[in-house]
Amino acid sequence: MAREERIERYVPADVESKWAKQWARTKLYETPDEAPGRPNYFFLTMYPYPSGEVHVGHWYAFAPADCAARMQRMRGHNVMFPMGFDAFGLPAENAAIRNNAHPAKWTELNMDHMRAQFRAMGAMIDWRREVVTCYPEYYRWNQWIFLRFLEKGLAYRANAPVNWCPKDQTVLANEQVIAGRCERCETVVEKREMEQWFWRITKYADELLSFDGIDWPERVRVMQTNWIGRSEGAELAFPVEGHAGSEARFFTTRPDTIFGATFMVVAPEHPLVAKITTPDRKVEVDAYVAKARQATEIERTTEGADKTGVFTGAYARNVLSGERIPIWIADYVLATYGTGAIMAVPAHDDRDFAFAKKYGLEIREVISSDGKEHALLNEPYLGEGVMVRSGSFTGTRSEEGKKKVTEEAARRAIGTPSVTYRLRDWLISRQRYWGTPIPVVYCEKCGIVPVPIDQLPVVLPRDIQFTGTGGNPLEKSEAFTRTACPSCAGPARRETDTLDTFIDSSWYMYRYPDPKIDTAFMDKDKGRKWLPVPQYTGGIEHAILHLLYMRFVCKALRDMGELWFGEPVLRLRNQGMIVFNSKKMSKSRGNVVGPDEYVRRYGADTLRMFTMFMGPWTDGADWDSAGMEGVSRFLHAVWRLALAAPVPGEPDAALKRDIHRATQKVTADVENYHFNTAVSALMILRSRLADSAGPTRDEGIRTLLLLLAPFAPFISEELWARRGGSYSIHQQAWPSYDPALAKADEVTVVFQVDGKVRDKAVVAAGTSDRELDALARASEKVKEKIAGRKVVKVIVVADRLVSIVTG
RNA sequence: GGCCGAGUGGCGGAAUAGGCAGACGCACGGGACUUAAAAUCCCGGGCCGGGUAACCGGCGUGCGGGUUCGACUCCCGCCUCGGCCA
Repeated sequence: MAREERIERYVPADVESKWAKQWARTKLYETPDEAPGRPNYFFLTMYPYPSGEVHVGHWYAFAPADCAARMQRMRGHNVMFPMGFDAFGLPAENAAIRNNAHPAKWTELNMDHMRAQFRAMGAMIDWRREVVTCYPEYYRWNQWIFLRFLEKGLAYRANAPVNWCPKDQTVLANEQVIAGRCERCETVVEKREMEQWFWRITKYADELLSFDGIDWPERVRVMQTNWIGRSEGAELAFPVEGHAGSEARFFTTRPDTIFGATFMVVAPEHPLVAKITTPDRKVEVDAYVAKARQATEIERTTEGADKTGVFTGAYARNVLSGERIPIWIADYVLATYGTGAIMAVPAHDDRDFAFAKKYGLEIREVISSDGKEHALLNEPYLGEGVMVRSGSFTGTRSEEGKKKVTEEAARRAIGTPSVTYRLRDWLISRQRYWGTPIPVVYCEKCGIVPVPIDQLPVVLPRDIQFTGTGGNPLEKSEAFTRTACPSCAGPARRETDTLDTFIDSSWYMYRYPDPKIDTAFMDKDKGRKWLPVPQYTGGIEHAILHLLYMRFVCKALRDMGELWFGEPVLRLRNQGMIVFNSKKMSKSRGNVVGPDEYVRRYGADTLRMFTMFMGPWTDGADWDSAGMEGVSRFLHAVWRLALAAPVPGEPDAALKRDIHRATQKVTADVENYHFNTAVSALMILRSRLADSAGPTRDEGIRTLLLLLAPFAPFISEELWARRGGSYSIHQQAWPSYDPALAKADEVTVVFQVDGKVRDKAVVAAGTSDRELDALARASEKVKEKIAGRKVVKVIVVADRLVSIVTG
């Protein structure tokens, strides 16, 4: 450019603080319950735990989601994009112990800091709708839901072996135990027999397996399906010899292998053990049982771990084969799965095989892949095949055999077809302070008595000492625990366990339509305008826990008549995890990358766009700020482009095509969460516009700013205003495009000879096959290559290529 | 061990109804502007070989086979990494 042009420099901090204030003043992001002509759209993204810092992982989760929500808004929807805090939980309590500050205070400070950081991000959050789970006006409804569950038999108290984390001093749900360790602190979890509260999620196991009518990633569906772990088979019972009326019940998915059941194994905790052990085996059995109780579940089930066990001295009758088979106890059978007993078929099961080898028990082939009998097996055969050595069933295929054996067992009244699940009921009580008090009291006379609904909330007492020792601090609060029985008015003691925080997050989305309502857990009239949630985004790490509980609670509330839908979220999209040097970011590892420094150096718009440009959102990424410079340069270049004096010139049809093409690309990419390629399309359009002139250039810059608005809301607002656009760019209509116009009118066609590209030509789009054929044959380079050879075949692909094959 | 996903330049990554591999960026090298720097702009680049050069030849998407006029894309068999489940 010949003329020297003075353009004011782009200073992100100035632009961003100016518009953050302006947006707040004009209430730009307040979403009305309804807006004429603009259909409601609830864009939900998982609310954060108020750890105190918004880190780059949060930016990675929220900035792209905000971008998608903003585009939806510009496309004419009344978009609710709310935020809240998952504010109960252990870290606050642990911090309280460390710093001698109350968890409530710690949480409050953290939330304040994070709200400010969210504002700096430029997310279009309507803070009037904020939901904070540690406030009594919220957790009161946790208590209400608990009582409704109790009333419906969905909540119950039971004595059961539970997962105990010795470090966090609380029980954990199965879902919170990862490879035998506490999900939070990675301490090895112990099994303890304790009386605890459960929610009956297993009642919904089958329904949870169906994802009909909802658009969720395959990955999540598979994970949930595996977690629920439905298996079909039969529940059978073998009588125990010498103990009339006693039988060992067990579940098997392979009734077809029953003739290969050469022994039985029961769990050390199994009630039968004490009863059937013969006197001569008692000492050994008792010692074994005592030892097994000490071992953790990982020690007991880890593959490769040495299988141990002892013989009880008792025998069962394998009813179908008529054989007498020994009953062993072994700790690879867990009391908590199935019935705590199995028929062992060493020829066709890995663990039974290893056990039989070790103790010299018979390994008898009863399923054969080729239908012939084989003498011995060096490894178990796990597949299906033809039944052998199986009495009258010999020759039957195993698929059919499963049915026939089960039928025969039913006829003899020793079994029925049965389905079991890996899924256990959800253990919801925690021995910690910072959570929702479970609203029941224990009365000496009346037993467990629910707190009447009109006495809710049961408020968490504030005057508590956090010493970090001696268990749940709530137990020491006399003021809290001592109470009167709601039923008989006699002396009673309050439950001191609190609810798992996953209960808080299992229904929080129903609160956003009206977070203030104090007559119900949700405002149903308003809820009908927004729910079920059409779009939910969040981290893939919640694939099982949160997302499964959320579906369960929804179905349960529906069955109580509280909701009119059975799936809370219609479309789910997950971002991958953001790691640092291939390790998960966490405070304990000390590798948390803070965004504030980047915001200071480059601005929020740059950081936002960078989180989207790094790579496919669904894949996650290893954090590396190296590429941020490029995004920053792009925004500086947009700034100069938008503020430069108009360049005189003629309308430019080719440029117009590029504008339509970019619009089409950005629209589709954001819709599909391909943010990285959308940013690339914006960059291409910017660079194309830099070399342009005339009215089309002007139109292109306008379009570029509109397309950029969801990605970089601050700079686009500033440039829009400076170019005379009316406030706000975020209230403008999303640019439309004409797919016909976006199509190329000229294409490059390549000419191949024997699979190698030899020449190419630019032709009008839609040039006929005959013309292309002729063009290819006319090419000097092609002629040279086919000289002296015979053309056997010519393939023409319109607008793509001509491929000539010689013989 | 089973299921799912991934493997492409120095780096992040593009491109799959099979049709120009490496878009867009980072880093790098060269140049312009500047007293100098920052900023900006222009040029270069997968690898190997040949040529001063525009260019020419060959090889290239984890490895080995296959289908096809044509394979990053489809099929078979492996290897490595990540996730979930055992």
